Amino acid sequence: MALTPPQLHPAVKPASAILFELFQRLLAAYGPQHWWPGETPFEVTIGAILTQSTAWKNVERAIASLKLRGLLDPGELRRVPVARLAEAIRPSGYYNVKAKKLKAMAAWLGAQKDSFAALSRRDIASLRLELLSIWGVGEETADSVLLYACNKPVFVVDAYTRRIMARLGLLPPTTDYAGCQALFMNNLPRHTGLYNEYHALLVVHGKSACKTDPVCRACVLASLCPQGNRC
DNA sequence: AACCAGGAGACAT
DNA sequence: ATGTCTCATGGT
Repeated sequence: MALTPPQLHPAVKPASAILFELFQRLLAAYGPQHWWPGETPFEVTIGAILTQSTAWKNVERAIASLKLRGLLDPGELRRVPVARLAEAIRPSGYYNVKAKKLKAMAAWLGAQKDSFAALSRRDIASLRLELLSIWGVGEETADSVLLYACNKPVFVVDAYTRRIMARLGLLPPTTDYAGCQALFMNNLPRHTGLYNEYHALLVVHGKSACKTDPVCRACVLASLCPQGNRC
C-alpha cells in the first residue's frame, strides 16, 4: 500500500498510558498486596497448583495440612503415596488430580536439584517451555511460578484479568492467553515488581463488587470505563 | 440451594 | 484450532 490515510483525530490514548493509569488506580484503592502468599518459592509453587479454579481459603487449609503432616517438601512429596497425598490436600478440591499434579511437579523439581535459586538463573523462554511440559502445569500456573517463585518479569493472566480487560473495552472477550499477556508485556516495562503487584491487584479487584454486577456502583475504575460503569 | 472459586487435561468437533 | 466435560471442597 502506498498511502497511509492521515490521522483525522489524535490517536486514542496509548495502551501503555491506560495500563499505567489502571495500575495506579488499583494501587491507590487497594494498596500494595505483597504477593505471593507463601513463605518459600517451593510453597508458592505448590500453592499455584492447588489454587487452580479454587478459592484461596481452601488452599490455605490444604497447605496447612501438608505442613502438619511434614509433606511440604519436594522429597516428601515424591515419597508419599498419591492416595495419602490426595487425602492431605482434600480441602483444596479436585484432590485426586491435584495430588498427581503435585507429584509431577515434585518429580521435575527433583531433576532441578530442588533448587529455585538455580531455576532463577535460567533463561525465561526455555524455563517456561519446560514448566509447560509438566503434567498439570498450564500457562497461568507456569507464569505464576516464573513470576512469584523465580522472580522473572512475566505477566500472569487469569480469568479476572480477562474479564476486567474485556469490560474496560481494552481487549475483545475472546482474546486468548498469549494475546492478553502481550497487551501488558508489550506496553509496560518488564519489571518483576510491577508485574507482581499488578496481577495481585487485578485479582483483588476481580473479587470485589464488580464481579457479578453488570453495572457496578462505586467502582474504583469508574472513570476508565467506556460505556457506563462496567469494569 | 444454586453458584462459583487466582485452571488444566481429555476428548469431540 | 475451538468448544465441552470433568475434577470437588467450602463459602455465599
